[in-house]
Amino acid sequence: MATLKWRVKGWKSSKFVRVLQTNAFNQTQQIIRKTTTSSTQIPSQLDLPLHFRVTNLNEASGFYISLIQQSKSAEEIRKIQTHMTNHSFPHLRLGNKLLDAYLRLGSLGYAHQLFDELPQRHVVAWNAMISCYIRQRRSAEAVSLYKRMALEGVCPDDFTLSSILKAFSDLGLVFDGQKAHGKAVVFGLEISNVFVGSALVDMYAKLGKMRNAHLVADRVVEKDVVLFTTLVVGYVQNGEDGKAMQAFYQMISEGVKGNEYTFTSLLVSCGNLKDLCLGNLIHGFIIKCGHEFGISSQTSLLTMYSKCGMVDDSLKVFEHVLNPNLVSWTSLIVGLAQNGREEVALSKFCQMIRSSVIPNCLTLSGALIACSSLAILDQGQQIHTIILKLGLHLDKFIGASLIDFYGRCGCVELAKPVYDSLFNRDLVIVNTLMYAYAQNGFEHETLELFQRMKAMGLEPNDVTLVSVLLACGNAGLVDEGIHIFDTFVGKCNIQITKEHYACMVDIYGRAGRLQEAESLINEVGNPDIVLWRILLTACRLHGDITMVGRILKKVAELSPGDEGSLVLSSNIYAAEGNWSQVIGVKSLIWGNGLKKSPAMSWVSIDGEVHTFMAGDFSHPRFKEIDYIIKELMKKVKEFG
DNA sequence: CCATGAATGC
Repeated sequence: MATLKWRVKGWKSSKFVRVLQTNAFNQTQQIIRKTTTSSTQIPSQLDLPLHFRVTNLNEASGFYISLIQQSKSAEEIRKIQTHMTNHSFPHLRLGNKLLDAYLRLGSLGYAHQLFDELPQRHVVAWNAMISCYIRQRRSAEAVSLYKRMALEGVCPDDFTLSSILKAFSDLGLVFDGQKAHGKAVVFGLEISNVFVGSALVDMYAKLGKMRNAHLVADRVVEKDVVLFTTLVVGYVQNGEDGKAMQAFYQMISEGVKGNEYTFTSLLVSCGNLKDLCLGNLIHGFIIKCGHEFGISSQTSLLTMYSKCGMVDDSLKVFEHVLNPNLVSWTSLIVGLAQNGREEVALSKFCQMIRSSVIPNCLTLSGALIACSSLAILDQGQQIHTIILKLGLHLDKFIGASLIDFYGRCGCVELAKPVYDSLFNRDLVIVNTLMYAYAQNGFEHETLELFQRMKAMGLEPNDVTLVSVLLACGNAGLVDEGIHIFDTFVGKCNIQITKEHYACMVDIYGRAGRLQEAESLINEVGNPDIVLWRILLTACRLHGDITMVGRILKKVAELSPGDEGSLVLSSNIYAAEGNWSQVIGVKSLIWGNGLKKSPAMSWVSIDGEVHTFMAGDFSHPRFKEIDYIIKELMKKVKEFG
């Protein structure tokens, strides 16, 4: 026995109702007296005729519908369904309603059972099933239903099309999408129905066909916010931020007002373009339209400000967020970590934990980035513990962040187990470990991993190349480095950056092949100043002063009075005893009013930070430290 | 009776 609470609007206990009972073959009327209404004991086989006197089909349908709508569980719906079936109640509309109720309560099993039992599956029933699968991102099942529907001779309508298109873009089924588009055109829905129009725009955008998306959008007769926003989002996600702004402009010039969705997408563009001016403009629009206290607007605003390098403005926006959620905390923490405000990022991370917001993969990788930059092992390990507790250690972003973090802290032995624990080692994961090896002087391991990449079915990219060249430089493998570099330069999918040139200059330079290093820099269009500094370092290493003057001239063209190069040059001249040149360079330094900014290093021991500066002897244990350093230097010299 | 768009990362 189960209790089903009924509270049906407008029904009184004394009222008599007629339910017209029909089945597929004959229609008979039964007059049933209704005895109770407000709360009724229902046998497991719900037996409505005991309680009802039915006179009118519409009223009975309405009663069933009310029952269905008020049901809180699939079991209740099931009883109503059983009752309807027992009394051969007409199914067409109510069947759809039942189906919809099952789907909303997440009971796909019952829904499917009912769907298969329906004597005639109306297009609405198909739509309800398809849209449910779409909502659950089960695109393949949605598509197979759509195809089955065609086989059963049911024609898709505007609802069907507006749902199913998402599945096509999700699965990359361009051809099916185009066929559906064809149907939309034939039915005239492409231009007359904004739902279909928006869905088409969305599909083409997700398939990367922005030209088609924009063409469809232009054809829709009554354009609304959603249509335009879909278009804007499409441009943003395809990296065409300028076009996104143009679409927005088209939108406001057609008199359509933006909403929070529109502004959040536009702000992503401003961030990508690093266009603070545009960002401020959108900020103005947001205030004007009254969305400034919407949490998504605020989050997007603070992200935009961090991407434009204005972290203080991000912090200001964050202060106005009433109840920061996971996303707003995460955006703030990541923004701070990426803008050199690692300490603040970590303190915000702690605040977030204290306000009992549970971090996710993004938050944790942001916090790890902060720990990486600061190279603080213990705090990062605490975060590692949180990651393990939350069971997020297999996430590839987290994995990469952890490997990178341990690499930067100099603990390759801790990075390797993280790598080993990951199942899917994609290019990024392998690159991260390779870089961890390369920067810690594990040349052999770096190159071995590079060799193994091909067997893993991974195509090396520009990041891989940096690690490989770094390793070759450290291992003194000059010819090997040059060979690998040359084979990569030919490949079209690899962008050679200043980082690679820096590695190559270093490789040549360390090997004493200074001429080749110099001509390589000269080959680079618009060379970075760092390249010349690396060459200067190589000149110092080999005690070669012949090209120092030439280099200084080049540097002066690029960046007059670059203190780093000048200081390096004067050191080279000094080491070779060429004092007149030393004075020449020093006078340049003094003449430009340059001052070498003090170099500082620091180390954190038991939570206390010890800082050291050149010429600073104030540390309480300076003598011990100085002695140990001298001993270490002796040993280093012994080993060459 | 059934359908539209978003903010955070290696």
